[in-house]
Amino acid sequence: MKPTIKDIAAETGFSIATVSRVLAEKRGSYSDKTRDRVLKVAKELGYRKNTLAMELVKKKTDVIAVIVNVTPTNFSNGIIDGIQERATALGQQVIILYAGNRNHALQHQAIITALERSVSGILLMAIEPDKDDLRLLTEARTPFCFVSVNLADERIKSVSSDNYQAAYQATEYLIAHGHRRIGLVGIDQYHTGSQRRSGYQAALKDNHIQGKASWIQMGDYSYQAGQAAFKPYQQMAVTGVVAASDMTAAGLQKAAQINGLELPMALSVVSIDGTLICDIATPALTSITQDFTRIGIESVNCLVGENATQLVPVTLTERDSVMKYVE
Amino acid sequence: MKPTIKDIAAETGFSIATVSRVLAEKRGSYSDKTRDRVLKVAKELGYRKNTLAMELVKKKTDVIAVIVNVTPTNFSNGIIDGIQERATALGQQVIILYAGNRNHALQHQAIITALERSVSGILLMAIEPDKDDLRLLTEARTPFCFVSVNLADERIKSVSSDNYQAAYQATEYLIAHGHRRIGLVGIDQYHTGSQRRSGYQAALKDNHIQGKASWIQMGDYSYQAGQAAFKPYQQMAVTGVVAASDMTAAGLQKAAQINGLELPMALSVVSIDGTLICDIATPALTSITQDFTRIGIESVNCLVGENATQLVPVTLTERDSVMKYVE
DNA sequence: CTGAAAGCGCTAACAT
DNA sequence: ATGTTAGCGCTTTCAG
Repeated sequence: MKPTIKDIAAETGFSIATVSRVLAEKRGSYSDKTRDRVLKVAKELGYRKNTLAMELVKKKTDVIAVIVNVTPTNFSNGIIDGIQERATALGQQVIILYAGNRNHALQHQAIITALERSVSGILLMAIEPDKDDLRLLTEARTPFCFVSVNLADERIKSVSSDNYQAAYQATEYLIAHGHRRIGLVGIDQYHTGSQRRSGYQAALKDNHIQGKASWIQMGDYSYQAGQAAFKPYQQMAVTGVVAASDMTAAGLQKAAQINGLELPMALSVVSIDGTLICDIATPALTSITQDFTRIGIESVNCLVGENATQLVPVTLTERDSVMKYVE
Repeated sequence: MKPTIKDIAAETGFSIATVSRVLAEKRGSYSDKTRDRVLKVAKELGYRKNTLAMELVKKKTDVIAVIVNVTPTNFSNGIIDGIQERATALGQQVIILYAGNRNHALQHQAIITALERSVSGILLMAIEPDKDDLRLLTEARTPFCFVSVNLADERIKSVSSDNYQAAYQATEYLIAHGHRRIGLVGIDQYHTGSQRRSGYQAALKDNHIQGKASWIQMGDYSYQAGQAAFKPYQQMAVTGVVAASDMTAAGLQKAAQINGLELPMALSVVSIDGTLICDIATPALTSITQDFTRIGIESVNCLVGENATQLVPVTLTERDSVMKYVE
């Protein structure tokens, strides 16, 4: 059996209360001699605190649960790094619960799991909640914050990049390079996708370009979504494309090249993300770069009640995937 | 205050024991009528079970902790998928603890965290343990298994690809394509790296090629490690390279292209991993492909005592990054 | 500075 | 089928 404070108490002759105090470092409530003796015996016995028991009596935990929707793209690592960094600084542990990809049952279950573990806060990453999820979250008294998804509801906390701006800037960049037939590929039907669509459409409109519905190719931010869009784009003679993710951009470029196009001459691409994939792809992808670490950090801030930036700005990173278009 | 079984007991008039029984679905120990009443009140009150309390009294949890070393490459997602899949089938939850990259303090702390939470098992992914880690793990009575690292110690459980074979096959493939000056880039000094080095060296030896120490460029499996190796390789006129990861391979190819080389004519590359990066890179990377999902599944099996495959076989996937070499 | 005692929310004998 | 009771390992008054 694992040793408990009782064993230490028996061994040292102190009461369990005293042992508890030194182990919890309640300073000023025990003498140095007592402390040394307790610590020594604890070490000898190979004592490990039972966090479960502690959390039960304290009725609080120092753990933040991150529930992540596993999108078929690769942006999440940076965010998790940021979360980890800030959480550690605040003395919180981080546990990550994977919820599959757009899997309602798993997603709901993950929220319940987090709630039943009495975590101190819940971060929902790339998650689109349904009514039940939202009810569950609001009824519990656990703080929560959506990450990388902006639900466009003032009452619900979220931290994400400015999706509208991201798409707007990407589209404008292509327009500034002479493109007039501009696609948007890989976005989904949810909040993030819709916001990017709005930004894209606004940029077209502000520049007096009459967009076509077919220029928007829906998808799931994946490499495959990019590949699949190439043929349609070729048929409609699109010259520049805003891709919803680096993965999607890479897929589109690859399909174009396999079909004999010379890039970026025959097709310009701007991706949204700015991960290492941009450097790996050929030509290197010009991107709207998200500040993932910052998003992670701010989301933890949001959770602990500090006022956090809810819309993290994006920046443009020029690489080699866009070429000036001349008729 | 959150409602507890006490509240349900008070409301229904039953004892807490009965409430506990129906909530825990101890079938046969309560009537249908009782169950309906209890469940109804539980729902009305918005009752959520306190997992902490349950785990404390049961002295066991149904959670597997995955401690992951964040390597600067991208192989881990597939493994986690496999772990998740198998764990869910076994009724276990999965929590993931990030331990930074080769950060001894964080790594040790993560093990302690897992132990103090009384998890049912610990999976250590891409982790190189030191003496203290190993002592901690063996002294606790918690099952553990190393994943994607083979410690070459019969007494310590691990599941990984056959690193020796992976490097051997990659090297032989290049030799079969006429290469004689073959590099190995991106490996580290730890077990995985050493095992791959052995396989590489054995393949050279078996084919009567006298290797040079400088053909081996150490690294950390990163994109940057690949980039950094290009110049040295160019100077020593290496014609084929085995890369320790897809990321490293991509970095090497990119550096070569930036320096004006035509690939794969001027340099052939085989990578070890076989992730989507292989398709994104240009030319698409021929790879020794690891079965990540299988590794994840087997590692969970290993934990729960089923006899698991400890060395998961790799396969060769031909793409476009290797060209026949002729003098 | 230390100890005794009362729980945290739940489960598991042991009764009935 | 249900209730009573005794904890799980820890923290925290309240006394002294």
